[in-house]
This record gives sequence, C-alpha cells and structure tokens, in this order.
Amino acid sequence: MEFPSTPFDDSNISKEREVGGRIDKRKQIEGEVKEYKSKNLIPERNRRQKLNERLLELRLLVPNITKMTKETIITDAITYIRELQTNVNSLSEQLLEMEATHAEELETKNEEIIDKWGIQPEVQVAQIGTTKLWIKIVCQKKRGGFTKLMEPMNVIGFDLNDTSVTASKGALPVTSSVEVVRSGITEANQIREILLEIIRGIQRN
Amino acid sequence: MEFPSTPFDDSNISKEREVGGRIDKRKQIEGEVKEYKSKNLIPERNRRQKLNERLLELRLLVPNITKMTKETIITDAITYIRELQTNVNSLSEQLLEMEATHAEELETKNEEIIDKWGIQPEVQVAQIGTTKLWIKIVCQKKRGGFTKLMEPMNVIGFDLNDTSVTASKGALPVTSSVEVVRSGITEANQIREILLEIIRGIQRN
DNA sequence: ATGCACACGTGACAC
DNA sequence: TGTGTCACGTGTGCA
Repeated sequence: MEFPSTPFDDSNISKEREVGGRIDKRKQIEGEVKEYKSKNLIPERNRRQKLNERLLELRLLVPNITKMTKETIITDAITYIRELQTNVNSLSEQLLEMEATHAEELETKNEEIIDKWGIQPEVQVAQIGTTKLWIKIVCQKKRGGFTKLMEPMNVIGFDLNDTSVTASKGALPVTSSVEVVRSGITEANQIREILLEIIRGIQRN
Repeated sequence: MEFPSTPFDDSNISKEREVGGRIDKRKQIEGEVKEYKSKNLIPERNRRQKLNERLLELRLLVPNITKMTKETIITDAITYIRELQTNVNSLSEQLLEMEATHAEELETKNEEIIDKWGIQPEVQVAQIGTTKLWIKIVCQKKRGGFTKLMEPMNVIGFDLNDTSVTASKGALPVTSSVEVVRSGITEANQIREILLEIIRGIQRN
C-alpha cells in the first residue's frame, strides 16, 4: 500500500514562514514592530488542525484513493459510501431472496416427498395422568389403515377411549385419550417413537 | 427531514464584505487605490467552491447528521462509513452462514427421509439407438428386489442385456443396456417415470 | 514560467 | 460577552 502523494500537512504551523504574507508586510509598511495577533488566531489554528485530522482519518478509512488532495479525499469518500450502500442493499436483497428460496425449496421437498411416499406421519403424545395419555396422530389414509393402527396398540397394552377420527382427503387425523392398562412404558417420547414405527410399517405395506 | 442548522455558504463571494480585512487596510495604509488582485484569487475561489460543493454532496449522502459544521460532516461521514463496513461484514457473514445451514438442512432432510423411508430411487434413462436404451437405477436393497425389478420390465417389453449390478450397503445400483422389443413407448422421460413407479411399488411392499 | 493545492491570519457573523 | 465557524485574499512551494 503506497500513498499516491504527499498529504497536506500542518507542519509549517508557527514556523517562520511568511504565513499569509501578512504580518511581515504590514510591519514593513508601517515600520512598526507591533506584533498584532488576532484573538482568533490560536482557536482558528486549532480548528484547521482538527479539520485536517478528521480529513486524514477519513482518508485512512477509504481504500482506492486516487490523490491526496482535500477534494479527492472527499470525492473518493463519496464514491466509496455509494459503493458500500449498494453493497448493503444487494446483500440484504440476496439474504431475503435466499431465505425465500430456502423456505420454498424445503416446501418443494416436502411436497415431493408427500407425492412420492405419502404424508409424513406425525405423532404427538402428552402424558395426562399416571396411566393416562393424550395422543394425536396424523398419517396417510389407507384401506384398513385404522384397524391396522388400532390393533398393535391393544397389543402394546393401550386401552383407547374417546377416540375421534376425522376423515380428510388423503390424511387420517386421529386424536385419542388412552388408558395404559398393561405396559411398563410410560415415557411420552418413547411411546411416540413406537407409534411412529408402527405407522411407518403400515404405510410401507 | 430537517437540517439541523444553516450550512456554510459561498454567497458572500465578491460581496463588499471586508474580506480578510486585507486589501482595504492596505489601501488605507498606502493611500493608494491600486486594486491589486492576486493571480491566485479566482482559481482559489473556484477551489473553495468546489470543495464546499463536495462537502455538501457528502453531507447529502450521510444520514443522521448532527450539525452542519465542516468538521461534523466529515466526522459523521467517518462513523457512517464504519457503520456501513460493519453492516457489509455482518451481512456477508450471515449470507455465508445461511448458505451453509441451508445446504446442511437439505442434507439433514435427505438423511432423515432415507432413515424413515429408505433410499430415494434414482433413475436415469438415455436413448442410444431407435430401440436401444441405457438405464441406470439406484434404489434400496431389498430381499428379492432385483427380480421384482426385472419382472415388470420384461412385461413392459424390455429386453435386458449387459446388466451390471453392484451391491453396496443398503443401496442397489443397476446399470443396464436395454433392447426395446415390443413396446410403443420410446420417450426416455416417460420410461423413467414408469420405472420410478415400479420401484416405488416394490419399495412400499 | 504556469497552474494548482495548501496554510495562514483576519473580519464577519451566529449563538 | 465570548466562543466557534466560516469565507476571504494572500504568499509559498511543488510539479
């Protein structure tokens, strides 16, 4: 990284360079030695210095500097800001688009799977009492599927009461309140897995 | 949107304001009326004007301006640039991360599906000659699956030669060169769909 | 020599 | 009253 040119500097400050060519000339003309200083002099010097410091700081922040002129520093900063703004815009656009396509792709994949393999079985199990469960099952409708689903549950040791089956197109939602009659299994998640396996078996055959 | 304060302006240019307090004083002192103008005067005016224009342009580009001071314009621009830079960084990071998680999620979903339903059947069909096809099938390995796959193909009217079956764990890759003996179906994609349906039927039962 | 960029000191002006 | 910001014209050095 090399700077294109020498920057402006304040190193001449209070050097004995004939600054502004002002004081000295006046001295020559008037023949006086009265060194008048404006009360503004020092604050103004500080102001200029601070401004230049800020300018250098800005220059440090902006890459691809062409020249070290005050004007070009600002101009380059302007183009750089524009660049950054468009970058931010395009990036957030990409992000949103990607989010959308992501969701869409997942949806497409789900549809594709349903199309190929039928509805993905869904099982919720909630333990109500010590021996009581609430179960919700959604699986693909199939000929004789309901009895095929109920049979193994009896085998496992579940006693169903208050079972509601709402027939919908393609899907078979079942909610049931279950009394666990003879079974050591009481952990909801475990029961859920077992039911899922049963349903998959039915759905495959 | 309201500007916080009056901007600096160049409207005083060439007004009869005792600029710099310089010329007039000199006139008073020397008693002459010679209106000396530095050759630098006009270019310097233009330079200042351009610089201020740039400064205003910069100010226009930066939101959340606190004051209209030259220094604050630059300072605000600096903080704004920093802000934009961090924005760009975080956005591109998010983008990359999202890309990664996206791919990962799809992969997870695929694995999940394979775990639940077995390998997704994959069929490629390429027509070589008028009655010759090249077929590649990858499906889940199953007991008696191969013969179950071959039978219906004979029924459809395919005559298999140069069939290669490479047994792999879980998967059953089959590549085959097929002579279409008695069948009106010659469109590759159509054949592909039929084969897929057959495989799905096998995989379900 | 010609133009350009700069720092300088100053008066004016606003708050 | 001061305190801060500005535009101005200028002299200087650099390319």
